[in-house]
Amino acid sequence: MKISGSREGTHWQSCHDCTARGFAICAALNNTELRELAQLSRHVRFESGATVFAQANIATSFFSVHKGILRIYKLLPDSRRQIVSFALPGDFLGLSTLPRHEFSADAIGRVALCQVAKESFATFSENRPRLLCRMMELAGRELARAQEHIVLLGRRSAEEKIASFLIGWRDRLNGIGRDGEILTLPMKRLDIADHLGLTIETVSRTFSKLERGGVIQIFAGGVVLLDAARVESLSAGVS
Amino acid sequence: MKISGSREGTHWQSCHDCTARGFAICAALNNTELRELAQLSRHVRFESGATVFAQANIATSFFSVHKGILRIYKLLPDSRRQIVSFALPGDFLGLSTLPRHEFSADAIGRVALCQVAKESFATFSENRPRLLCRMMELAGRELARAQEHIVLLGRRSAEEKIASFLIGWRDRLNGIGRDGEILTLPMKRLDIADHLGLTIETVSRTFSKLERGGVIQIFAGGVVLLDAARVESLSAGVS
DNA sequence: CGTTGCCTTGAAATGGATCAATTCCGGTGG
DNA sequence: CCACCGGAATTGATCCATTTCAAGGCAACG
Repeated sequence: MKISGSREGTHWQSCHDCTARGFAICAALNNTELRELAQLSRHVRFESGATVFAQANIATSFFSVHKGILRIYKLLPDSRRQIVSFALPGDFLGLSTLPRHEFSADAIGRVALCQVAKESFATFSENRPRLLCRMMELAGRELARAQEHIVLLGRRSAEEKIASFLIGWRDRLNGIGRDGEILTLPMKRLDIADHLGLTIETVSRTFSKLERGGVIQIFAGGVVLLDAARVESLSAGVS
Repeated sequence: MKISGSREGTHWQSCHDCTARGFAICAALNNTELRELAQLSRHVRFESGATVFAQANIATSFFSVHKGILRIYKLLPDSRRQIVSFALPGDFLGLSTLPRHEFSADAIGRVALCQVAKESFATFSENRPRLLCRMMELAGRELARAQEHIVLLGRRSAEEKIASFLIGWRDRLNGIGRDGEILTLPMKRLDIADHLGLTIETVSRTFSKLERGGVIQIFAGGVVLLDAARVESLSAGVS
């Protein structure tokens, strides 16, 4: 397993004006605590395509995504791949306290992460119920997303999968301040396919079909939701 | 929404010799705390098929499964159903702190649950980091299971799905003390189908195929793993 | 013993996968 | 500025695993 991240500095210079502050775990901390945690953490960067950690390896650190996007995935022995989720700024990697990584994570484009040793973090959080509650909150959200994805994979058609994915992606981008109907899709078609349980060809065909229907417009690196309401109805939303 | 559970007594008489003690959240509590929590909780029972709570309703309570099995599921508007998971004794329902239920839960056979009002529980857990950590642990496990299920739904064939399901079910039963290669499957074929993203016919056919292959033996209400190693290899396990 | 609710089995239909070319596009070098 | 190259995306033509449609079968129960 190659770890190709460059480590720079021992801790993040400016947690105060961190762009991911607010959505990350840090939101539960006051300034003093923030400074303390900063002492324990280091800031790491990874180039596009680099593997941050791999499935089944001993997990020694937690990460909080600061900038960029990662794909979180599992491989079957015969190299089939399932992308469990995409991690965005503010997402916490390693909520599960199990000793080994449950999945692999690699960078889509350049990413910047805050890394904290598991042990230090455990001691730090031990007597900070507010932080623990915040973690429960993130875990709960993560779980809700996973369950929603289970429905998508188990019971939705290809078109519904794509539509749901677009809506979900839009909502997540909104959540971190990137509003609007112009969606950047930094991941490749193959990533989308492996996320939705489809093949690259089906993803491509479905995008084309939606574009022909005037519902979306495809451009290099993304999509415009010309008719967001239509996309939502195609997604066969919850309840 | 019908709540057809009969409420009996204000709290569970004997948390000490509770059969689910040990795997439930309670494992993180000492005797004093256990007694305190018992004051806040009530013991409820539901008949087979009863709905404990439904998706999108306001969530006022947490539940810990004491006896029996529940199906945890979501419905799409057109009534397609996806069973997200089956809840066993020791499982905690409502880890997500969101105000509304993310899914519906109903009893498969008779069940007994410990119910605690969300608010009381929040105050109780607020200054008990050990309990919060225990919840994180359960949440982490739940999340890991959900992610494993995502792989199953996204990238496995019908036969692999069934085999994985049987192995997973065996392991979970082992976890609560029901060892051995004789698996009781209290849920119906339709439940299995809706859990694995298949149709009832495919489930039935695949079971039959495995039986013809001498890998399992079907009996009313369950299955015997005649060749567990074979089932494991058919499941195309992780990594 | 007839009914009712599951489960199983068979035959036909199909959505998405697979196989096989193209086309598109950003980068690179002449 | 243009030609060329390689990776990604698209498109078309089959194929096939699973669904869908349609009968039975079987055990529990009145």
